[in-house]
Amino acid sequence: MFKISLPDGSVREMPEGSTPADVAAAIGPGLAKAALAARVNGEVRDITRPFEEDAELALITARDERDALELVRHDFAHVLAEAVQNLYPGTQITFGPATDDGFYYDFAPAPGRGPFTEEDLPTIEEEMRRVIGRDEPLIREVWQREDVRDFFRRQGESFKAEWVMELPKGEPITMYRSGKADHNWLDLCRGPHLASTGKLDPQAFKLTRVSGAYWRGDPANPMLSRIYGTAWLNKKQLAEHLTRLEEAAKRDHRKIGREMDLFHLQEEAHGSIFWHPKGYLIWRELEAYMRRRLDAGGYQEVKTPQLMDARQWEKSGHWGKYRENMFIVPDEIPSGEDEGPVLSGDAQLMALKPMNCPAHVLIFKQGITSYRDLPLRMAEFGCCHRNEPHGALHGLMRVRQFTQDDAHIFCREDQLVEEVALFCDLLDRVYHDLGFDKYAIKLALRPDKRFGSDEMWDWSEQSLRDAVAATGRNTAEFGWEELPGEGAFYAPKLEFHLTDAIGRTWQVGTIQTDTVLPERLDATYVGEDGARHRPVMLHRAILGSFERFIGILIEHHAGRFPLWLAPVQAVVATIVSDADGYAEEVAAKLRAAGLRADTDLRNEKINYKVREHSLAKVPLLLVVGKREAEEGTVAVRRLGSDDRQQMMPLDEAIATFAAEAVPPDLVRRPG
RNA sequence: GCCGCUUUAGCUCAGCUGGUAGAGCACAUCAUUCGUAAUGAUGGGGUCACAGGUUCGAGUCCUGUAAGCGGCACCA
Repeated sequence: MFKISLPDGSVREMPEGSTPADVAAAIGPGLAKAALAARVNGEVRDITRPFEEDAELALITARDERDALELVRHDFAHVLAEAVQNLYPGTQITFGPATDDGFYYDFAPAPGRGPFTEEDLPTIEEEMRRVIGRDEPLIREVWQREDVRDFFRRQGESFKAEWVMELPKGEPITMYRSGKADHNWLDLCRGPHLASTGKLDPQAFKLTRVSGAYWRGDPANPMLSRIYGTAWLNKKQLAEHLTRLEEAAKRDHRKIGREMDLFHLQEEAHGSIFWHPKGYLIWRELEAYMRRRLDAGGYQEVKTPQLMDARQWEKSGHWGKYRENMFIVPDEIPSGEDEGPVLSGDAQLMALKPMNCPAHVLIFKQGITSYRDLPLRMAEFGCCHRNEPHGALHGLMRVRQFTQDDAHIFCREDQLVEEVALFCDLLDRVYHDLGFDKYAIKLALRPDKRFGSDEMWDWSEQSLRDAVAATGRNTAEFGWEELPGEGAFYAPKLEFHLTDAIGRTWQVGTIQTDTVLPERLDATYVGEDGARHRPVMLHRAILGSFERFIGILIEHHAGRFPLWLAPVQAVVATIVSDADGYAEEVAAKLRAAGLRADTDLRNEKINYKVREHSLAKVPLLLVVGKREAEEGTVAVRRLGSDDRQQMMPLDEAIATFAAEAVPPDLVRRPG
């Protein structure tokens, strides 16, 4: 007999060979039906896996949503694999994990069949529902490694056969058998799984897309065909999720950018942005704001060359590692003859800067720097070019020309922790000003391929840890965690991840402790002792790039910018043409008060104008008709406000809006 | 760069098995002066991404190129 302790403190005696399912049945039929899996001594296990000793047991039901979703999604992946092999014999199975909203499974299509396409998905969904409908038991079996390999070899499953031989020693190798006597399907899987496929809700999943994916994530390996699905505990959750996806699609920055006439992209300059007047107004407001914050933070702004001799990039170490992503420009005047050679072949090579750091070091090296000058904070809104892999480009989020809010802080080792902590505070201020309440901080640690000694890395990583601790932000509230292997090749980095209005996260800010580049480019300062010393260089950005950050702002606000950032802050719309003169006067006064205001005097109904400016996401709509013109008032309609309108005397309206439109760093707080 | 899909008017899209291009919105003109999310009429607008090929005939079929989209990989 085993003693099984339950969460309520009670203990049940169960005979050997009994399972958590038996315990559930003993407690009651309702629980037996609801139980999906079991937590045995803290480990999630199959509900039908027998106890091996006395144990603490907690039964997992749909109420334990996190565990239940993970289990269910993993099962859906399993069902997907079985369905695909039923439909398309000869397809090899590989991997199929749960994801944040569902699951995927990677297949190697049968020879001659080619990858799966979206058109295959309905058929596969149907077959999955049949597998679920058959309510096939999922049975865990422990196998010998070689037996698994031989089994899969016989099936022609080379990927699984390869994989099983590399599983860590010491863990039991488990196979899951699904189906009944007449139909058997086996998969190598650590589990756990639900007791049977019938535990899944056949209406709670949807196959969403197909894609290619490299076997084990390595481009040197074959490309597999991946099928993605989203999966939930029930139909209602699935419907809610699909609605969330639609909402996210509505705030897509590319769509809103077109609708609000902010920017466009076109083939002739793919990966670079054409900013339209309204989009560039947002940029200018954001840049002006950042410049004020940096000025107040003791930064000095500089501007450095777009083109530099390739040899400079060799010295910095970027040429060797990133040349294929740099735009190379020959320093040569091409032949004026139409037939003449464009390049002589021995032209001096130059490169468009992919980053600003080496140029900042070159400024630092001009003259002699004393320890008294440190820390020296050098900022640049630096326009950089990187020839990104074409498949990576994405709207404003990943582009080939971008402007970083870059800065480099040259400091002494003993100043480093304080400088990093100051940066964290500045960044915190900026994110809150820009409407983000929540962000996470991660520490990316040394990668396998790197410059510099282990001692240097130990020290750099520890300084960043200490600095975050000094600001008290190394907590769960800030999602603090360390990411092994994620650092840059020359430095560990702190990453700052924003959470937007619909819960997505975006890595934007960063700060990196670099001792390699000052060494390579021989930057020095004169210390108190009169000797030359090596400064530490902090690379840091708060927004990352203006392009991407504005993309994030668009999606975060769904185009409804806070007043100070809105490209058009107010439109004065007339009801009758008799009010035209008054409308012009109102607009002129708004502009005189520093607001970006347009008039709409068109011969259209007010309904039409209200609709149009609402869709254009103009924050303030000032409606004027005969009445307002006579009384010197405006009828104010605020975007997204429930109150239809508010009558205000003109002077009061202007004073109110002018105060509301002040950027957050310029707001005068009372007292 | 890799896998799949897509590319028709400024935008969103329709165009069946090949027979020579359509809608709504937008734009222009006219009428309408109408108090809070679309007033009506008329009109202009397309080398069907680009380059080849098959065919009596190609938006439609085939090949290549480019860009876009969804992923993978990459992201100093």
